[in-house]
Amino acid sequence: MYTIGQFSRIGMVSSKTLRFYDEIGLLKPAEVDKWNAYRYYSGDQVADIFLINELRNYGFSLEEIKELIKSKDTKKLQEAMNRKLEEMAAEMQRISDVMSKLQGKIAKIQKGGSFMDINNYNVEVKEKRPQVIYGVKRRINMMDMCELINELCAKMESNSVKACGPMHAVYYEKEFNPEDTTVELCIPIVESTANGLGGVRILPGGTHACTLYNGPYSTIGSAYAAILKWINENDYKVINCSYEVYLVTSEDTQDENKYVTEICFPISK
Amino acid sequence: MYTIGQFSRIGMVSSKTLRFYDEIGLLKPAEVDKWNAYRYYSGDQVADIFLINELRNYGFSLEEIKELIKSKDTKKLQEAMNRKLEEMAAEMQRISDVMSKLQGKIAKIQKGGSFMDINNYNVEVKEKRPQVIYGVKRRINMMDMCELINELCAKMESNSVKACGPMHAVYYEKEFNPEDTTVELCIPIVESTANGLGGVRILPGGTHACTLYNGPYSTIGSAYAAILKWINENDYKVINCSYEVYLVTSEDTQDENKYVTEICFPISK
DNA sequence: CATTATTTTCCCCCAGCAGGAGAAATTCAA
DNA sequence: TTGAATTTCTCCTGCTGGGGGAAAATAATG
Repeated sequence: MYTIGQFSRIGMVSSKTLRFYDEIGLLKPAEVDKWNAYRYYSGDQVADIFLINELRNYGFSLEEIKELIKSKDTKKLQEAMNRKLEEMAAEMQRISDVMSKLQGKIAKIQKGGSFMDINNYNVEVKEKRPQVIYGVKRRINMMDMCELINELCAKMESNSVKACGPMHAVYYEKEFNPEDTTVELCIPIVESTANGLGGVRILPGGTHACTLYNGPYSTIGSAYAAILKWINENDYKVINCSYEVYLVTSEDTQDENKYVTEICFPISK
Repeated sequence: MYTIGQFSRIGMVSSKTLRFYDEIGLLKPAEVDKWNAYRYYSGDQVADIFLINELRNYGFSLEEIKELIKSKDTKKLQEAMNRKLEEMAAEMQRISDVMSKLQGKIAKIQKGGSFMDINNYNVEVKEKRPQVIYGVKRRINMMDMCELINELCAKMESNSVKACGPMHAVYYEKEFNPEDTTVELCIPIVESTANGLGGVRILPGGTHACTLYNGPYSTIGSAYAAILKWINENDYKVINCSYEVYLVTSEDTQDENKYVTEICFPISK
């Protein structure tokens, strides 16, 4: 039996941390004195605290560790470790992406560009005609957009639907949250192939405020800012969901900076 | 002037977040109605929120963004961006290190090893003789140990001190915290070169519980666990700071797994 | 005038602890 | 046995970047 102080020295963690682990049920002392509430840890628990430390070093959360310890299953442990490896690889990828974007920005600034330029978008009023579209509507994380694209393509293939225009994405959420938003990915189709198919509807026509955006999707926000500002300043109102039309995409170019996207807001005075 | 809802759609952030930014002083609305406390944002502030979003995408914390926006200094911004790049590179390195450790562990387990084995250390009682040591004592982050080593080497060189044994590290803290611990890095020296030198003292001799640990420093904790368990079970008491003796180090091998370290605890019954 | 939409404040929640207050208990030495 | 020092206890706040939800006030719309 060790007191909390002794055990904290053995386990190389602070006694604060041990109390916390007790509180969250990760590592309860083997015995708690009824009179003074002192915590006492058994010799067996040394292995536990070291397992906890090691898993923490590998990046597991306390919650995950709790599960792993509870199940005491070597196979699950191995699975979890492999999963953690994948997570870390993904994280590396993410950081690397951010780094390259940041590097791009630094280069751009050094070539004399200013940091932000939201005011040179050209907003146009367009009368759009209604379109028959075929699509899938989901609540997703924007990171998973690729999967949605693949899904739509697969469905088109299997139902032999023929596209007659570029892909659109309709955003249903007013407060846009990239990690959980309702989006309808769709494509204009030739009416003749639409017979009795699910997922077909009409994208309403009417007056739209539209602007073109050129660049990677990660910074498309500035175009939204510009167009919404314009709508506000010109006393229009948004009367329906906005959508994006993907004019130049990864299908057409390797360079994200060459992507072209049209943003459309259905409006009225 | 935009209401919080309009501005949140323009800025692609929730109104919650805008209230939060107001609260922490990152982005205060241009105007707050005196009667109903409604927040109103000006057109200029669209650029601000987009700058905030972009910097957040680049991994800056809100605190950092606050500083950058306050100073409005392009040079500082560029410096900060370069610094952030370095930070991200360091983070990538860290993750990569953890990944390789985890991979090593997975391989080890698959070769049939169990996950933890703290019980096969051989703890010995040794009578050690007092040693004259020359060292530097600091409160440091364990990550910066290399710098301390270099410092000691430099001092030895400039004072022409001659070592007569392997390096030691004495740990003064009871509650070991790898990010802030008081450590004395030292080396046994020949008495004759110690005349009038600072940083020289005697490392007391006496009874010690010692064990050898083989492997990288990151998992040395298990050896401490074993030795402390042994001390406890054999009714000894720790009577002074413990220290590590670096028998096989990076000077001798490229493979961390071949490092050998002796851990010594001064004890008495 | 009634209904709906928007905004306000207020409070609790997440991880993973750190730091400190104040009190009670234990241990050590004289 | 007494006093002092140490250990431990519980309870509270704080960090980051907000999310979730409730109740109440206000605005906009028909």
